[in-house]
Amino acid sequence: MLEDEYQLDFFKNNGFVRKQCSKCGTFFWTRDLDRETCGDAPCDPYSFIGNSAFSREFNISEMREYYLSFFEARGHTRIDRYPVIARWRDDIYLTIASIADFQPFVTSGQVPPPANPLTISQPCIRLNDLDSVGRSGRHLTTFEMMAHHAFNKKDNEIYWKEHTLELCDELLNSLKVDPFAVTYKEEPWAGGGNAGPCVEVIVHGLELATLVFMNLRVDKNGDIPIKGETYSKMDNYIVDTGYGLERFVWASKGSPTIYDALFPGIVNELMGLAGIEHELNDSEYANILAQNARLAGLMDVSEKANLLELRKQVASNIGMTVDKLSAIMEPVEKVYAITDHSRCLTFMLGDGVIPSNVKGGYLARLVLRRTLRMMNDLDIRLPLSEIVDMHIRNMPEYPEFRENFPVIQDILESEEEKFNSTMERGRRIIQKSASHFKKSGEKIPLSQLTELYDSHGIPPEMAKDVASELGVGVEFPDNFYSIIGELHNKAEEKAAEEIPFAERLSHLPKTKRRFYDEPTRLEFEAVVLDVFDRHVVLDSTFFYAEGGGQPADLGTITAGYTVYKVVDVQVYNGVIVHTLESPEGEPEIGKGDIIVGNVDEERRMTLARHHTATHIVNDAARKVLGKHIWQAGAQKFEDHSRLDLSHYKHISPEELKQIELLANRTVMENKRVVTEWMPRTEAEQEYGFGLYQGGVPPGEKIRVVKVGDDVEACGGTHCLSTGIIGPIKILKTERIQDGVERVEFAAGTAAVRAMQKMESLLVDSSKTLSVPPDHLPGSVERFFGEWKDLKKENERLKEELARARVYRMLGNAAELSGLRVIAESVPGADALELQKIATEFLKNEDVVTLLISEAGGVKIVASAGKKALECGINAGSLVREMSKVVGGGGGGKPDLAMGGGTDPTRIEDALARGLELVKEACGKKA
RNA sequence: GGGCUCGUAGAUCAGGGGAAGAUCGUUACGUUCGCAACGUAAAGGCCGCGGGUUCAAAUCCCGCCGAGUCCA
Repeated sequence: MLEDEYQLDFFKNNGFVRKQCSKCGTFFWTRDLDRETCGDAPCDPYSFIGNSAFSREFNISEMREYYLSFFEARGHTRIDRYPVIARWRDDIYLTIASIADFQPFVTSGQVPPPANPLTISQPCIRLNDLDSVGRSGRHLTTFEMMAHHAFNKKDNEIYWKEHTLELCDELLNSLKVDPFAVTYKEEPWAGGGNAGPCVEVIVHGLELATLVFMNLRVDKNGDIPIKGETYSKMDNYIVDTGYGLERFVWASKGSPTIYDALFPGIVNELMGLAGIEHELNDSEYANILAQNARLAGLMDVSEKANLLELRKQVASNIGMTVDKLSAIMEPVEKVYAITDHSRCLTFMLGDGVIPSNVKGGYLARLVLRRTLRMMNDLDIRLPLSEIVDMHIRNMPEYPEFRENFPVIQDILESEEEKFNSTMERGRRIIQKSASHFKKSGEKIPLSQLTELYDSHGIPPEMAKDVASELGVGVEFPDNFYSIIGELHNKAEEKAAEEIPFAERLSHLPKTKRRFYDEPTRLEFEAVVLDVFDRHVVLDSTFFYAEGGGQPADLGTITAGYTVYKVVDVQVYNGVIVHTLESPEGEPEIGKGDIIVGNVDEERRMTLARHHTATHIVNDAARKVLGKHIWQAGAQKFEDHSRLDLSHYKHISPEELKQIELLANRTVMENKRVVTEWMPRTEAEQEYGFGLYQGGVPPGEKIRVVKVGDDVEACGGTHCLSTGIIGPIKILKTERIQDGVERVEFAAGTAAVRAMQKMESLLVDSSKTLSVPPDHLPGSVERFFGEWKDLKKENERLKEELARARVYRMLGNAAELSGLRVIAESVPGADALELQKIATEFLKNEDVVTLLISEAGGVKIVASAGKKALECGINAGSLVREMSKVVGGGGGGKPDLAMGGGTDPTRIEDALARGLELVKEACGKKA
């Protein structure tokens, strides 16, 4: 499999031999004729710890600069890093590799690269090995992938494998790496739909770089099998290298862990706060860390069992008990993890990720909460923002983070608050649950624990702590979190959206979209290229097809003397399909006909107003709320438009007013809306990724729309100047997710209509209260207050009335077997009133009441005093029987019950039935 | 995008078809030179909103709004 790919002249001409690793069986190239193993962990342990692999030490900035200028000097163009949140991609949330910057359009060949060849140091975030971070000594959530890329085409090759290897070897030589310590391991690579041969570069047991030669793509009919998929060759082939900046720094320093190499200042500070003496000069302590790191390099420590094994080995090597070693290592590992995680948050928040409970934001919250939990464990009482501040101070090459710091601080503060209240709530829930199980003397069952975690975010470790305080046992299996995973593992794949008539459309040329050239023209002639069902494809059109959150234009198409209504317009791979309303089957239009199209002006203008207004509101929100505001979605309608914004708290009414005002100012300034087609890369370099607020359009050239200060890649129809929009009225805000606020507004006539509607709501309401609208709030408040008072008064009076009736009724009571029986109809009394009377009677032990009224059908209430109960009388069954008579049902407790029915004409019958039953019951007793 | 949980007094929550409750807080009174503490009493509820089922809904069903949480 791909073996021939590695037979390079570079190896042959430089004294390399190909060997097979005696331990793992992998093939590798080395200059060391005696070498048996591939050099990689776990076959070979680290041999650089305490023994720098380079001629000198480098810090992060120095190393990055060394690398980039090295490749610059060798014909590569240095380009700026991309954000860690992959806004230009819809398949991943985070930038996980330097090549991710160029997927999918550059790697597929659709769009030229910003430079070729190029070099970059791309910050990446990977959360796959969260549990190993801190423990293994080498895992990081955030790292910079230094890279050089060459994008080759069949007819234009920049360079390929030979030169890539040469460059790598030259780089290592320039750093004075022992040539015999370098191995190049053969390792086919596959990922993200592409694959190719790959060489891993290993120095002293540490993989420093991966050189990928991407020349394959997934293809069901391909003839090259790799890792269970088949691939075929691509016309364009790409040099995709990745050099781990942090690993280079670590190798240069030879410190026990990568964390000590990267941010000694922060590590020391946090160790101090956690009360740990982190003395790397203390040879015994340094020895523990070094042993730990070397052995951890050989295994996967994310699993508990492996971690325990690691502890055992290290403990026996240094002659210490496992418990004592764990007590030393655990806090240290947590400090390392906190240091790493807080750096990850610095990048995420600095690049505008808003913590949330969905999507990319959830990843930020996940990292954030892990960090806070560990800080809690170590009793580090420090706002997280201060640790982030340390990182920002450490990274002057990222001035944008300093600039965003006030917002970052604000976000972290509110997240810490949220976390604390969640933990507080969690504590109470566990206490409740624990006391429930304490009664029965059971342990808290697993099902309860999974629910606590799933629904309330309570980790089982915390449940254990809290429950044990109450003396309730908690046990959960090691694979707890994978059980959770199972719970959610409902494989459901949604079928890829199928393009209708794909076959037919594939033979048609892309429709010329003339509305871009002549935005105001609405009537046009065009040639029919194809007709099927009720769909018409033209050579060119002025109809805007649905896209970018803007609905399609409607209107008419006239063929000969027949006018057809256009009811929908969609675009499939550049071919615009007009759907006609045609009650009598297929329209009488043929290929080659010339038709006249008319676009509905009113609709076009309304949608254009809403579209341009969307850009303006977005920009206003950014100005009022901060630079972290991004469009997270948008949709235009005829009567309103909605815009989803990433924001970490609610937009206050005050802020909303400011946004509205600012938006309307931009309208009144009547600025020209400028649209221009630009090469993608050029536009990106000039305006940044803010361009892609509304999504990423494909293609080499993109349409850039400038509205005031707002610049976006946008294919929609717009007003020619902002003044045409007319008024913008914000209608409401809504939080559609944690971290995403939806703003709804109307523009132009729609705004006027919306304001009129609101006005009539006011006018109608104030008419009802006979007050002018100004007095509405005061009056409503007064009325509501009075209503509450009256309600209370009413209830009090009913009670009083009930008492009064009781006295009167007691006089009418019939004597029956030593009981006083009251059977009366109380005209006009509602259920509550009857109940109050009956309740009052309950004070007399010897009284049985049967009360009935015709309010809302028939209501019946019965009560039985203590003595009557002893007699065997049951109010519940009395009411049930009586209710049957009036066509209903009822029930209640033996001493007090209610019911009713729907037939008021039989009230007397029901009473009679009740009396009868009372007599029966008494009779039995007698 | 999918799953789960929760909206009841100012706060925290119980109740889960037949009389709206507890604790804390608030107010008043008592005790005190005064405060805290204590004692007594009271005020404070559209039981998130809108439909439906039922004689009867805070309670059951549906929809909406709001909050929380897990997963991708």
